[in-house]
Amino acid sequence: MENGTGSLEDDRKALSVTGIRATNQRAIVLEVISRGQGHLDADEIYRRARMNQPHISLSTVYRTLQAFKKLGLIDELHFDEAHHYYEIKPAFEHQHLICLGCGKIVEFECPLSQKMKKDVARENDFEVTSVEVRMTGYCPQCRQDRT
Amino acid sequence: MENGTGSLEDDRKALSVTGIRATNQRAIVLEVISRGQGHLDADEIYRRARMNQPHISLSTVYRTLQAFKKLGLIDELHFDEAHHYYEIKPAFEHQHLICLGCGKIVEFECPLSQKMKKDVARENDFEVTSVEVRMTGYCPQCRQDRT
DNA sequence: TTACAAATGAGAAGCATTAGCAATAAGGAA
DNA sequence: TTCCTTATTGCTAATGCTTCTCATTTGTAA
Ligand SMILES: [Mn+2]
Ligand SMILES: [Mn+2]
Ligand SMILES: [Zn+2]
Ligand SMILES: [Zn+2]
Repeated sequence: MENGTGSLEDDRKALSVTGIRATNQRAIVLEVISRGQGHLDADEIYRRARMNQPHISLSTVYRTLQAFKKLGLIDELHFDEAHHYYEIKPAFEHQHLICLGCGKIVEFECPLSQKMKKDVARENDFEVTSVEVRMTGYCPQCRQDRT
Repeated sequence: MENGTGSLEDDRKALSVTGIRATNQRAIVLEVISRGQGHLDADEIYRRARMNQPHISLSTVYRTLQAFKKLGLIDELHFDEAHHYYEIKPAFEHQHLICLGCGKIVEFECPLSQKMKKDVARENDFEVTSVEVRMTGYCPQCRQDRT
């Protein structure tokens, strides 16, 4: 009946475990973020969620994003200063490289960041909770088009 | 006559060199950012600028910030997602460590970031134009208060 | 099935930033 | 110095993302 992809049911279960109520809206938002190759903003998530659930409201999307963030299900990224982007909390830590020409985002692993983290923590007597490395530049194609 | 601190005159000269018109508003904004220990947002710059020039408008502050950024006189930073912060383009490259408890910002140098930059550029065939490292955590005092 | 708190939808509100436009002032030419 | 041209300003309204409000609906544990 309800478009049984099965995956949505998995999402509901994942939500139940966390202790918050497993609503359709939340299951769909989680599904959209999981499928989408990461790096979706609130409005894009809203647009995709409406395909499954035309009446979902943008407010709910925002609220859900906040809830997921607090639960640690997703990460919030700030590539530009106008939007937030969201991705499923990744299994392996990674950083982002953004093309200023076309907006393409490349993920890369960064083993050095762990060393940096330790160094900085020690030198400043801080407890460091997160390290974010953001690089910008131009991808091969955009570099060519520029000249 | 006009509150001759001398420094403002220096600012005007610095502006003339760049080719844009050296207005009082621009000189004062540059002065405020130079004096302020970096990391001021638009509204704080506006508040401080008004001490010297009560009629300066917030729009002008924003426009000036954009102009300075384009000229490379200042850097724009995104510590939290709600504001931009500005600092004079620093002589030595540095990164930022932000206390989630009290908001304190510590600057640190990061020689490793240059190596990271080269590695990432090579591996992804990108021309990398900027590397930003942002760490968050808790300073000694806030760590204590937390428990 | 019932009861109650949690979550939703719709719209208004908030807030940093930008745009539009008439008035002003900077800087080069005369 | 004075004049002209045009960049820049101040004011206000608009924009765009995000959060808030509140009446209504829904999930969940008895
Ligand atoms: Mn990613
Ligand atoms: Mn700094
Ligand atoms: Zn590109
Ligand atoms: Zn602190």
